[in-house]
Amino acid sequence: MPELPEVEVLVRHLAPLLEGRVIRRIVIRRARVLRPASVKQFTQTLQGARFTGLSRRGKYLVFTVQPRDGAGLRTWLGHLGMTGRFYVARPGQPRPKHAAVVFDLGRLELVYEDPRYFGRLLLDTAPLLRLGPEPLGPQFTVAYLHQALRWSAQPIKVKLLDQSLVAGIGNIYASEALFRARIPPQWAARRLQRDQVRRLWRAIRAVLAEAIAWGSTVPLNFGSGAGHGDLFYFGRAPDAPDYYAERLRVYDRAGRPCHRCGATIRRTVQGARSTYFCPRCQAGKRVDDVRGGA
DNA sequence: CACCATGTTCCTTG
DNA sequence: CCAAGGAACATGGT
Repeated sequence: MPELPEVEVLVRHLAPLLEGRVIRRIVIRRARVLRPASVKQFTQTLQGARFTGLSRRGKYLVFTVQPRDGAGLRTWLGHLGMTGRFYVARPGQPRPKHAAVVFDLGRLELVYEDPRYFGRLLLDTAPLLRLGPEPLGPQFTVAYLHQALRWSAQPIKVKLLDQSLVAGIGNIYASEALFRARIPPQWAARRLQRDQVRRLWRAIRAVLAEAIAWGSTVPLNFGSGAGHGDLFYFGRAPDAPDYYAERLRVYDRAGRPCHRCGATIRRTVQGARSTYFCPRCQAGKRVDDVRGGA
């Protein structure tokens, strides 16, 4: 479930549940998700430690703990890869087949599950240094984006996936943002005019903010029997009206009509990944902008 | 069986 | 040296 909005919603959900809890024991069923891949080091560092904070940076979960043996706070990271999930469950509950790591918190347990094992738990926080600004934060401005795209010949869609440019956009929201901004995904980044950069900037923020708002309506108690996380990308809010059954406007909609103009949505491959777009809305023609004709 | 999948890293090619 | 493209990672869904 992992792009910026999903991680953000997850962090908000987990933070109050973990705050203050002590890791009594760690059960590692798949050491391959650890970095360094040392069960011993991971266990020694975190066993007995107390959760003091959880936040997000890009697609990373940023955990802070107070180790048992004095010393200062320790920060470590979680990354969900393609299929990773964290959730809190009651001990003794049947565990999913691909539970990779389980943190015993006493009356609760924190489960990290990941069928493909692409996700990682990292004791090293260096990856954060390579991230660009938060798209919803103050550093991400129109001027910054314009400057960052200005010299690049890469397709704009590919550029949006570059985590050192801006952190947290993934394959789904890259397509969604470009559709919303009505920009052709195959355009070289440097071809965008300033008003198009502004539209894209706005679209990125709107798409991510809306996804966070939507995700906040979904129950995340995966482990406790009821809810399932598969609601997240393709489902709909419990109270959503029928005409808005689908939340994503273009992603995974190849061959179906554009919600805006009715043209057939197309799928292409860029950088070995699928891109979805409307050939009519995203033809790169002039578009009325708020300031366009003034 | 074939193809596709929310991500990142590593290797090859040009 | 750099950029671009592809494979690999591992499993499941359609």
